[in-house]
Amino acid sequence: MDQVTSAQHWMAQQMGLIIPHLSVDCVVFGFHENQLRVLLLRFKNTEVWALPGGRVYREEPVNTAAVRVLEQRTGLRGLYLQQFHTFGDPDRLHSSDFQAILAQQNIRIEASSLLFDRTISVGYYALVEFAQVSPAPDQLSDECRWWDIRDLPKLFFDHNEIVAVAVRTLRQRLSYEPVGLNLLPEKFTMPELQRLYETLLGQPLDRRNFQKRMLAYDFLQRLDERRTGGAFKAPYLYRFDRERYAAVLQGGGLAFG
Amino acid sequence: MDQVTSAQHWMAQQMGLIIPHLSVDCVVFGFHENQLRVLLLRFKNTEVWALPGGRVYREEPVNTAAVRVLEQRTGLRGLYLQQFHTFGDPDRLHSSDFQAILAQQNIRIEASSLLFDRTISVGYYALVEFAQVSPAPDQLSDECRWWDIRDLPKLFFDHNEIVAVAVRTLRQRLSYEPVGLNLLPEKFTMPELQRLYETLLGQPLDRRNFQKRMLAYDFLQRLDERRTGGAFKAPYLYRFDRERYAAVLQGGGLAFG
DNA sequence: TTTTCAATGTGTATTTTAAACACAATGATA
DNA sequence: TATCATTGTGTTTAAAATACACATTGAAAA
Repeated sequence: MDQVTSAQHWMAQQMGLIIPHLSVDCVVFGFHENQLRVLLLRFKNTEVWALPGGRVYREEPVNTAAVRVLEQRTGLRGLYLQQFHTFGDPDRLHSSDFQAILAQQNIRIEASSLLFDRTISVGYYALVEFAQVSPAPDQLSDECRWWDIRDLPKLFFDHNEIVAVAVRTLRQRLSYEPVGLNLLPEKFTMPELQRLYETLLGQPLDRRNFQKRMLAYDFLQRLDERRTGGAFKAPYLYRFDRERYAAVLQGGGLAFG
Repeated sequence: MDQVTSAQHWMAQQMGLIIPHLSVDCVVFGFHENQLRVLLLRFKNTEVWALPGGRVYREEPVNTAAVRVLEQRTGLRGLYLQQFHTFGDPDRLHSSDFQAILAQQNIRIEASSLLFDRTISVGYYALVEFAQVSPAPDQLSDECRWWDIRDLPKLFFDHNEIVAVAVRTLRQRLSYEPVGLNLLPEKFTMPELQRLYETLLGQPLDRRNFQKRMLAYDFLQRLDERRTGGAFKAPYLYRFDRERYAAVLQGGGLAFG
């Protein structure tokens, strides 16, 4: 089976299995070297970058589709994943862009006419531990890697807007939920946590007040261990105590920011 | 054309015009007699109540579909309307419920097989001025009226959950945006505003502190008029100054709650 | 070995914000 | 005209956020 027929066959098979006009797109956030990053895919034989996304199977919950896409792209299960917005404008797909890509995939336009149709996309964002992820391209892409959020290229279709909305949502949530902790490894230092918050909020924070407030929430557990090896004084390691966090939520309010 | 053929014809025509497997559902909030209310429809010849909703046309933005549905149901344009969540579980539609309804509509099951298919619904909530709304049933319903949020019947499919998520979202937003003002008439008194907040937050608030804080936000304009006619001392009328609100947002933060 | 130094760990004073609280004024009703 | 439930306003107190300073650490340099 040559490449063209193979691609056609794959796509034709997909058509019957999926819900038409619907897709999921995932904004995968990671934190590395004090910068917020997102995972992007580069389409085969092109310089076009896009969010990891995919179709929803006929009998599959939309959330599950997002989980599936993410597992394929990151190798991770059980990610922190949140639906944040659905993008439903008819002009969000520009078929000229799309045709260029499909041509490179050696896929016949007629065979994929349904893919040209208008698509409504449910947007999810995931928070992952950077070091745990093994970026893996899919059938349609050559490359999968992290991009600094401040330096994204022009993305496929409206994916720049999707990222922007995801970032805005993440910042808002940060004000009343410790979402940021999902971006750090299990053990982390207070300065690391602070730098994450500073990056997300886009402003410097007072070291002493930050620590005071974080500890006041009473869901961080200080370990006896310290982060050794780094230059200068070794900071303590902390762990996010999810059980205690649940207890704090039960017992009333919680306010970050 | 008898009723059966007419309904079949209408539905067949709809099939070609709409995007399959996709719908919008609207939670229309109103405030009356110190209670939060939602607009519900009762299906023809049944006691089944449901949210106003509808299909999305092939070339229509999803947001526009929601606006269109709302205009038909409330007679209002330019409503405060927010997308809040997309409901995409395959088992959210129970075809047994659905069949009972369709039978009452005298619609042949075969003719509407696509309608039985799994449907992903984009949820919107609208905030409207109660007195301005003229509830109007659609082709499939006999009745359209307000229901107290605390006393809803068992609704169609997963509409109870949709309402619950909408209420939760509304309460959260109230903490950092004066959404509540969209539920009041143009001119309102401070006690009226306070009762709205108390209802939405589900707790009593101190009258003097409430007024102090609201006025501190600096987007309420006190008029010389007073609400006369009521028993006892006549309270001042206020107006929400949207221009000043925009200015306040520009100039930095804003925190309700 | 000792010194250096950039970063961490901790505490207190100050300001700002939210919460608690009390009395005078009003205007329809009795 | 007396009543009274409600409105209008200010002050006092507590809590939370902010500003700020010095001792400690541990690798690296001298």
